[in-house]
Amino acid sequence: MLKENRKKYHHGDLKAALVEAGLAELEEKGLESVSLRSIAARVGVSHTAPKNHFDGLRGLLTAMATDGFRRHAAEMQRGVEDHPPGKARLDAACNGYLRFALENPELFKLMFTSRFHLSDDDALKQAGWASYSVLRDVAHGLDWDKAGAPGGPWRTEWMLWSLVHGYAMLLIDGEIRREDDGAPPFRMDEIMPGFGYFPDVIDNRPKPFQGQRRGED
Amino acid sequence: MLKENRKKYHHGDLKAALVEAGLAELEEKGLESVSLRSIAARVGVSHTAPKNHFDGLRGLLTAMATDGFRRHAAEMQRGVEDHPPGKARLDAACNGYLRFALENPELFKLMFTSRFHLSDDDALKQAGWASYSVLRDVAHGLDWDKAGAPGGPWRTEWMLWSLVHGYAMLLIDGEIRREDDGAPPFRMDEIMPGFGYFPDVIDNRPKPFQGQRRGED
DNA sequence: CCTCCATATTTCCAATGTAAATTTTTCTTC
DNA sequence: GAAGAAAAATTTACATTGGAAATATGGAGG
Repeated sequence: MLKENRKKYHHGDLKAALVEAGLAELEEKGLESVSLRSIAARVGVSHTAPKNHFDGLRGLLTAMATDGFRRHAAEMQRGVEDHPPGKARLDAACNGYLRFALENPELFKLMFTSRFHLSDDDALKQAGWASYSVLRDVAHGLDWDKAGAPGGPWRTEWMLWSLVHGYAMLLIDGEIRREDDGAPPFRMDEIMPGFGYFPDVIDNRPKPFQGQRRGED
Repeated sequence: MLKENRKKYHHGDLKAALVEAGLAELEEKGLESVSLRSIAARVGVSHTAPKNHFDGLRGLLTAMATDGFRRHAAEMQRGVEDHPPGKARLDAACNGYLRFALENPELFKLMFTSRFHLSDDDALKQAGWASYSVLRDVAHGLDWDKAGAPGGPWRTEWMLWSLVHGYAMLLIDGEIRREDDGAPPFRMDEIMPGFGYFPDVIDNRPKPFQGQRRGED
């Protein structure tokens, strides 16, 4: 029972404070320089204090990545609701995806680098799936994803996801050079292909695809 | 003056041996576990010996990434030469891209993670560009990249690159689950969109890609 | 007030990357 | 060929890191 909304045991809500401090350190110093000790020092506790709340450094990074996925989803959702289903909504979601990645590059890389976190963490998986679902739902409203499309819905989703994710990654890593003001050279709607299918694929339809499961549920 | 074809100073060609050992350590233990000391130990020299040949750990990783880009290019080029320009050649190049990524996941991640290497290294930049050029050249032979395509050649290249790269990344990170035998759920030619352009983009353009939108019009 | 227990600290340790000084081997020059 | 110069590699040392173990702290419930 908390007497105030802040003070609890010794520090207060150290768990949340560590995640917040970790995110700040992350964008300030970069993924290579975040350390348990620097994060703990920022909060003002000893470097072993996080042990009571997280499973080591990777546990803390996992919580940070989970928070990242939630923000990521929110960033996509932001523009989605303003547009009716269709191309405009797709663009809005993709722009959100890209915007988040470019504004939080270190966090974005952390989210998608399994070596830094505990990939089988339940909260992380759930947040990751929720984030992906925003994109997925938008894609399902498009005409090139109508029932009967070869490969089923997974193919369309992953095609779209791969494109957006790859574009974000290449921009973050500097493989594709950005404009002087930091903007990508092409907007999402400019770099979005029609996502139609090559004639030979259409002709051979229906193709049997079966292995289309992801995290499930 | 080398008395034999390899023996030079004390060890011989330590520089190449370190790169080779580093690549072995990389795929065996993963990117998080490679260390200067473990690589040096594998070669049988002290942990400070690499200092004479590389600029610290990042220098060594840079050399490894450079080697990775060369192999990457070779893997793409392998299938390209067997096919005439067109969709088949595109598939071959993309399959090479993907195959390399899935067979050398740790090296692939190293290549595209600027924080681990010295991004402004000349050899690295050149090898990276050479690798990209394989994909670029193939893309330029396609009909949806003919002169007049909106956005110019860069747009087409980056659209294609983003898709392949994103698919590879999502597979490596486990975001898109692979088959039990390790194969991706969709082959490259299955997940390749027509890369035509959305109507609102192409309507005022001379060269739309025919058959881009499946079944509807 | 007193005990319990989650929380946090202190202390310690192995591993890492890097720098400096030193030793060993090879090359160059006479 | 010998001596000195240069290159290569080792030894030693150090600051940082993540983590383990033992200890101290302070609020909750009796």
